[in-house]
Amino acid sequence: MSRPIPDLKLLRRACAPCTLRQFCQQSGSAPTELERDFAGQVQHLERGATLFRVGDAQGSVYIVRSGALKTTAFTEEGEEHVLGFHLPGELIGLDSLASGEHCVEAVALSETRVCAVPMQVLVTRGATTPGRTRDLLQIIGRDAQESQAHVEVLMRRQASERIALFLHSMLVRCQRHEAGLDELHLPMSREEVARYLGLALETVSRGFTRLQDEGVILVAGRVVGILDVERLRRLAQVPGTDHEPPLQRQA
Amino acid sequence: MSRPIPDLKLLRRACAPCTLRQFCQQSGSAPTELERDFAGQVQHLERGATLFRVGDAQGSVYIVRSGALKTTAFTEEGEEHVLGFHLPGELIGLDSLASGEHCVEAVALSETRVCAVPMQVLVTRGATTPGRTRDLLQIIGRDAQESQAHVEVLMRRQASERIALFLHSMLVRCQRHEAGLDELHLPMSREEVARYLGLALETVSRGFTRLQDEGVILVAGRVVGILDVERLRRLAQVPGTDHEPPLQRQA
DNA sequence: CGATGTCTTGACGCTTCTCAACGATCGTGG
DNA sequence: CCACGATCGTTGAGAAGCGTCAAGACATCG
Repeated sequence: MSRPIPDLKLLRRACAPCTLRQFCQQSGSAPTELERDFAGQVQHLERGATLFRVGDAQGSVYIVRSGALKTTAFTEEGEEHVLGFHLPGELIGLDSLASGEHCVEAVALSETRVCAVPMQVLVTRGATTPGRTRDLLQIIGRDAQESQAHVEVLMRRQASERIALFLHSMLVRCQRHEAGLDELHLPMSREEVARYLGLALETVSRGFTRLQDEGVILVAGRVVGILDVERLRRLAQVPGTDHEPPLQRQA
Repeated sequence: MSRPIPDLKLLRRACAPCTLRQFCQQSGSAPTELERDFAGQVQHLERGATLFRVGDAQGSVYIVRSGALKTTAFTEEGEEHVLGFHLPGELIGLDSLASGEHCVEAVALSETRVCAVPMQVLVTRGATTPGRTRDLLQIIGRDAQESQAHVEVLMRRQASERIALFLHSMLVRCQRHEAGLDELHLPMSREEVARYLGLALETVSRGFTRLQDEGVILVAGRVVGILDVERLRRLAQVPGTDHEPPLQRQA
């Protein structure tokens, strides 16, 4: 157990946006055993590389450190459905909780590094006190809310709403790392966006163009400048920071 | 602690389809403390009654004993989105895991009885051994898969596919209690089905009629006879028991 | 330089949404 | 017992939105 401990300061900073940091940095001061456990388990993935496949045994959950991944499922005819995009700091791999096998596939959208946390570790550490179990459940609950957010997107009937909601959500997620960010570098293709939104890729493309014509965004391939966040938010119809009072619910 | 213990045999039978039975009936023989804990906490709900609202503090999770509920979320303008239907034996209430507050609303679709299990109990018992934590995580994972199933429905672009998938899924869920069942008694209105499928209610109605014209189902209001399960399955495009080999995925 | 993958744009047809009317069922009260 | 209203489900007609097919623009890479 005398392997070299990497620079803890660096490690701490890298872990700042991490969803599992409650589990990693519990002591908060000394180089705990936990931090040593996790530090070495970084995996590198080339663009297009698969992190796990459908049917793979439940091994680890992963935190994205850099790059991005998509999770996908396939219909009977081999059509691909994109279930989610995973950006730095976000969790991926909890889909195996139910059966012990992954039921989705995870693919890197660009060169990507992930931090692997063995399920074994999570479970063992979750089973120490009710407090730690609660933390674990909260993490899982947040992951489930991502999926709920996807449902919310898909329930919108207008393609323009789905697209606005997608862009707004991407912006919010990216702003967690860089406040005030106003330019998105989308790691996924239009087709992947379309397969996430349940639309044809042409519809997504036209939606982007339309938003640009209306002065809301500025499109240059996968780089999307956000010119009018407030209008984007209204188009997406998300509660957000409302300057206008929310409408009353009809009885 | 000398309150009367209800008939354990009856209780066991009533709990047979329950998702939490791993947690209730762990000893499997004697009248354990657990069974006494849960036995008395049955709640009755009239049709239209609310089990919990958005913002309610996380108290319990619930198992449906009889009747049915829907969970709903509301958009900014008060439009209702149905996120799920909950039939006997199924779990409801895990949406509060992330924040400690419910983020959806649960309403009884008919006269309904639920069994309330305090989160406190789940957490405490989850935090005893890794084995119990694993059980707890599995239960939560299954709940998340329900939400995934909803995404799969909403990703279908054809209304007819969504409707077929909905009916097929309802059939499968009901057949868990009564094998060979071929008649659905839907507890929800067409409008609620529509708000679950992301369609207009008229489209749902027309979809039902169309399936009837094609001899797949027989519609009589909320009673739907399933005449051709296999065809329904094919229309829904679910893997199921495939007599035909699944197509190869294109590379 | 051509080949390939990606994104955009156009035209057309089809599905679904919207608005509207009608019929059926059920519970209530006269 | 029947009339009545309310709720719910069905059906129709028209319009709008989206998917499909097709072509072209652009960048990257071998």
